[in-house]
Amino acid sequence: MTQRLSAEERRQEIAEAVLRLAGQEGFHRLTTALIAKSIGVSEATLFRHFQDKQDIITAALRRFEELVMADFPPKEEHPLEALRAFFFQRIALIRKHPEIKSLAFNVQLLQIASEESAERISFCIGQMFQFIFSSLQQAQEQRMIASDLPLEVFLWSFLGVLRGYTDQIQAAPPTPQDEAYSKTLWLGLEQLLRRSK
Amino acid sequence: MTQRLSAEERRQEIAEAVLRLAGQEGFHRLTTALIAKSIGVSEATLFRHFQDKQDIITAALRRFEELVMADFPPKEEHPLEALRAFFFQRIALIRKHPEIKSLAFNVQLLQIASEESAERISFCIGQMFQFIFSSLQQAQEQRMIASDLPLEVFLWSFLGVLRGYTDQIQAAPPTPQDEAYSKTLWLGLEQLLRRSK
Amino acid sequence: MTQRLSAEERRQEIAEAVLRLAGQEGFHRLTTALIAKSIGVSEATLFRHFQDKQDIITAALRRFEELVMADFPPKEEHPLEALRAFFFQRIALIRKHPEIKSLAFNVQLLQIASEESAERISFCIGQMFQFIFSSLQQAQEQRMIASDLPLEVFLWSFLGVLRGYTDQIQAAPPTPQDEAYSKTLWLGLEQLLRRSK
Amino acid sequence: MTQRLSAEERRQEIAEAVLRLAGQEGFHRLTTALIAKSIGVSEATLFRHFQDKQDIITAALRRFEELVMADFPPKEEHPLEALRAFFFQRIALIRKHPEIKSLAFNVQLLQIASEESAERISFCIGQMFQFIFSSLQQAQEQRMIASDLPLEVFLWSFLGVLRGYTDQIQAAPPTPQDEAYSKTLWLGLEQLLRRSK
DNA sequence: GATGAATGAGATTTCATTCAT
DNA sequence: AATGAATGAAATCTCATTCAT
Repeated sequence: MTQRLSAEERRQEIAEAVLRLAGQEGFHRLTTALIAKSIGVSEATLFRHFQDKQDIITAALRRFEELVMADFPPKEEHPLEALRAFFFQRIALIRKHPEIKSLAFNVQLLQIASEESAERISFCIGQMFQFIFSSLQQAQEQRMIASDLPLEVFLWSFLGVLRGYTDQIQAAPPTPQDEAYSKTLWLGLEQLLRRSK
Repeated sequence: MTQRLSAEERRQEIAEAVLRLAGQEGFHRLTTALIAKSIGVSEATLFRHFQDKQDIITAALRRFEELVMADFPPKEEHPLEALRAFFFQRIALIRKHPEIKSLAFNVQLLQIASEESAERISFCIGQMFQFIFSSLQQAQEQRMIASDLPLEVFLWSFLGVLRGYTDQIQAAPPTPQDEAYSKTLWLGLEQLLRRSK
Repeated sequence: MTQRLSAEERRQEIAEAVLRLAGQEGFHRLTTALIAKSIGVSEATLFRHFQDKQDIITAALRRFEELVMADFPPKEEHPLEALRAFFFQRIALIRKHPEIKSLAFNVQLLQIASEESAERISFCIGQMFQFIFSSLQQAQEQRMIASDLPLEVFLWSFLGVLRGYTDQIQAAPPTPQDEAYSKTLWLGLEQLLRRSK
Repeated sequence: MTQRLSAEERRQEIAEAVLRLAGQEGFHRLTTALIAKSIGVSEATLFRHFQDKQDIITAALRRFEELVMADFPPKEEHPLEALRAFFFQRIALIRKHPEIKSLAFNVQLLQIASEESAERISFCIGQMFQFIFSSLQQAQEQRMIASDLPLEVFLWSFLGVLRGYTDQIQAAPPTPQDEAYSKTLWLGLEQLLRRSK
């Protein structure tokens, strides 16, 4: 028989398993059988801790939210510094939790979530957009980046680079080369933005 | 009873329905019952035209491939012109086929596809990356964009902007404002790249 | 398109196909799709010539009856001669129509037949038993075989040898060895019966 | 709700139900719905205990094998004694398990079995033939039965009588008359064989 | 006479969920 | 707290049969 855990520990374990499996296996294979098996408990156990599958997904999304919103928004005053901080925070997050990599920007996740849950996530994503958008706006106002180009170009470039890089992060712990590369990348991105002026 | 179509027409219709539904409803709701209902035929009809559900998905992905690879790669010599052409081609494609919007960059789709099918799609995506990458490389060599910044920064910025914009394209036909906006966006992106020099 | 046949020819063709397939493939694979394919017509064609699948089976069983009851019962007066004739008739029949080999004694066939059809076949089998039984009875009365042994022993021995041999007849045309062997077999069986006295 | 059984008991119950139904109803009616209904469980329960229908059939055939190979081959030294033992064992088996009567010699069963399963059964049947054949061979060598007649005549007579009799065994428990008759039958068969000398 | 397209009914299988222990 | 057994509902797939051409 499986080790007995406190209810709270078990809930956590299940939520994390879901996060991991959703990333690894995709949603159509995200069955209660698979979830249970992946942490070595019976399916019935899942339903002792959660009302139904929706409820499990919701818990997983809460966990996702927690991870994604930790230390958000960055404290830095200087807008490009704040973006820089966010950039590296995100990379660090994905390095620590590569399981959420493919979820991080994924709208599909919301399709299997409850309405309420989807709204919460949408709100988080909105917050993130808002933060990036207003940081870039300030940068424009403070003449750090071009003000004759549409803000969306900056917004989507920033997100594109962040996403492009995090998409290729591997499960393995980062090598010094990885660290160096991510720094170079940021510098490149920053230059791109700054030189637009 | 339903209108009778030739086998080929029916296959097409089914494949397109799948493409549409996969975008609209998400994969977990992509049941044979839903597919059949959406085009007003019986489930049995689906299996008259395809071996099994996998086979239906495969046909849908072929159609996707067709759409995505039409007129690819662009003929333009000048690298930034080629990228420009690609940019507008993609926007036009999504405007005409908004149903594939959420698939266009979506890896999830591949999780429900057959191995072979997934490989074909991966190959297409690879082609697209290759095209963008080498266009940007030429632009760098020809001193149109900075050569002291990592190419990935350009690559992901380009993709980020393209994706950011197409993600918000609506099903409705484009207004003159939409047209104007997409042009402005390209000009903005082009400036961003060019000024980096 | 397939060659057009007269209704009667087509009915024959279908009935024979069913007989062949039932032997080769077994009943659970005896689908209308397979029947149609095996003679190169569409399934719809089957239903132009027969009311339903039952009806097709019935026709096949009529054909079976025809084959099995041809020249039955043998004309010979002498009971062992009559049995001998029957023995070789059956072997010749299976050599000519190996497709009915596995049906010849098979009760399973009746489970998929209509009640009426099953009764007709049962009647034929009854006739055959009757013939063998009364031939042996006469042989007993005429002191050709032992009269202190139960007739069933003779009956089942006769049937056992006939069945054992026909079961191993191959589709290929008989070699001279085959012919010789079947004669030896009959002589053996006849001796077995006669010496019991 | 149904009585709860251990997995092993349920598997047994299902396998036996299949054996029973295959005999009673024929294979084309052997649906999972019928199997489930016959033991008063849901269809889903079948698939909790077996991978798929094939797997259920396989289990039934294992059970069949077990029954048929119990106490086989008989220990008796004397070849006709061994055959006698086998003869009565088989009759006792069919009396106890009349459900396997129509399977006992039935090749059709193999057509719905998995390849591996079919091979196992073929092997068992081969063993049985081998046993009967070599017993008769010894009997011939020891001059208990004629050595100028082909062995197959003896083999098939023996099998014919055994089969003929078991085919007509009813589900009801044997009456004293039944017992007496089967003894008479064996004596008759033994005489038939012995007097051939 | 023949067929390609279509389907209702049913067979097999999966999955989230309940229940007794 | 945990689980093994069980299941209803739904998903996938098959098959005999109909219909328009």
